[in-house]
Amino acid sequence: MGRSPCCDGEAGVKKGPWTPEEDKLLVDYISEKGHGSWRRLPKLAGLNRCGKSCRLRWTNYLRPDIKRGRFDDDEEKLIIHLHSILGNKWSSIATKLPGRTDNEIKNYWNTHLRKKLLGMGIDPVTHRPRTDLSLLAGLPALLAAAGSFSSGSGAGASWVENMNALRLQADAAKFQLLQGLVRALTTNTSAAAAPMAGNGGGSGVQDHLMALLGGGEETTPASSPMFFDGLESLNLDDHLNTDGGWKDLLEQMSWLNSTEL
DNA sequence: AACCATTGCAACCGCGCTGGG
DNA sequence: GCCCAGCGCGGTTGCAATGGT
Repeated sequence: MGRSPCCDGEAGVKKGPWTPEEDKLLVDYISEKGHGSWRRLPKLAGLNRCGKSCRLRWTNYLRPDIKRGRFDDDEEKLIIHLHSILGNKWSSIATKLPGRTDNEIKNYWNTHLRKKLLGMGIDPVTHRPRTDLSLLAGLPALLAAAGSFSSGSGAGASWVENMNALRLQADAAKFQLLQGLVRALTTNTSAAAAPMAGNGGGSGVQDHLMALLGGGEETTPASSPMFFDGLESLNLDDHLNTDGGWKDLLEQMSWLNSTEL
């Protein structure tokens, strides 16, 4: 299917940012005659651009029905919801958001929403709570920093505040991790529909984890020194069909138990 | 005030799909 | 069925604007 890129061979064709004059030529031409063949449009409109560049400029910027400005909360929620269903199908997502272009949505996702979800402990690809080791990656640094503060070397006027801030961050990371475990267990067990020991609908493991979380209250800080007590003994592999990743995870978690905050 | 780092977005690139000859 | 032109899509890059030191 060899097809040379549309702009190859068009020597001297302009690239880069569009000038107001070029915009006007393009808008005037399309308003009067429609875009027709994008390939022929530049010549007909008197533009020294390739057709592809014209199409992009029109669809992403000059089209009269484009809605510019910040995305509101409803649009944000809709994008996240649609992304969880459609993945990176930006053009499909864009059809559900009138006035927004696929490029705009893609940019907004990459610069805002992805980070927002990561900050909430949600994997932006799977839209599920992150249970991967990368969540733990930042903890050693946090804990080390907290340790150096508590050792009192060169403590400044606000070292207590810094210490508390670090503790809160570490707690939050721990809490997110455990929430992820609970959710993963919940979805895994319900999907497998495997009856497990315990009361009613929940498993003993889930109950244990929920108890560690403080009854499942999302706002409960996981600051107890016993936070991870007994996690290793839960033997999650009995309940999860995994490739061993959970064992690695628990090994990584073991040092948390031994680290005094 | 000057420099550097980060962020946000417009534009480009390359690949795959589709339809006509 | 094959070839190719044209288009659309998703990923990536470049750069101006902004913030921090």
